[in-house]
Amino acid sequence: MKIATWNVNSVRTRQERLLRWLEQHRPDALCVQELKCQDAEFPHEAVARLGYHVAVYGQKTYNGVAILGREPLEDVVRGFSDGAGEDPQARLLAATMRGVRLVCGYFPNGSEPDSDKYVYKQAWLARLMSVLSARYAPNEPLVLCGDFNIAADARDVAKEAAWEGSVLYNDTMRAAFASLLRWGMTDLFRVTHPDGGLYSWWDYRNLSFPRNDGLRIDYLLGTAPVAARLREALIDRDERKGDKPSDHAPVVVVLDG
DNA sequence: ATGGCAATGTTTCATTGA
Repeated sequence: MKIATWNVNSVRTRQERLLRWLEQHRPDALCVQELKCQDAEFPHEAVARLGYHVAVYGQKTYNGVAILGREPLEDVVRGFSDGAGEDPQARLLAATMRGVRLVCGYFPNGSEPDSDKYVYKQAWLARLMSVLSARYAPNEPLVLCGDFNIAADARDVAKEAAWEGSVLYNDTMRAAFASLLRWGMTDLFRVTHPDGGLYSWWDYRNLSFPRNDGLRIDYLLGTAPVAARLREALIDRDERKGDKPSDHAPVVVVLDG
């Protein structure tokens, strides 16, 4: 079973790349972030023609997430759905396929350390943690994936000194990421690639991609039943090349069975 | 040390992203 995550940075701008990528890689499930469109504007027909079912939680201009699956998506849940009032930003979507609970997240960026957006990011992370622990158990097959907007450790940052203390890479964010692992999940890509220097995002500016000046901020975390099935993981950095790429590359895991 | 790029709508700039 092949599961992937990709922040496409506008699904309408990236439609042709998305379709080509699906055809070439044929994932069983793909979690997509930053649709930047409402549900009705998602390219439903084109994706269906490739044989994918889709669950969409869209939003105009910003955010928006989707899950594409080669089999029907069951028990779709949009947002936190925790009874505390819905997040006005469409960042979280969950569905089950082939017995695996897929949780697709576009975690907040946070802007600047002293900003309201960073306060929102911290609250969002806390709410995610409580929803995870209240609704799921670490012995169930679950994948939490997406654009985390957190670099987990020094291996995930090309220029560590430049990023230390930023909203993407600081003690608080590293602790939040670690708490997800401590609850009972494994960073699947890291299992098969223990060395640093492999990134999932490169700034459009300053020749960051050819210089490999990047960050690894896109992850697939799996509970133990998922991690036990891990066969391989990769970041498709070729997708970052060429005309009009997303600034994020797709991340892929392959599970036995 | 600074800004660099890209997408969107409020469009000929401002906002946001990371």
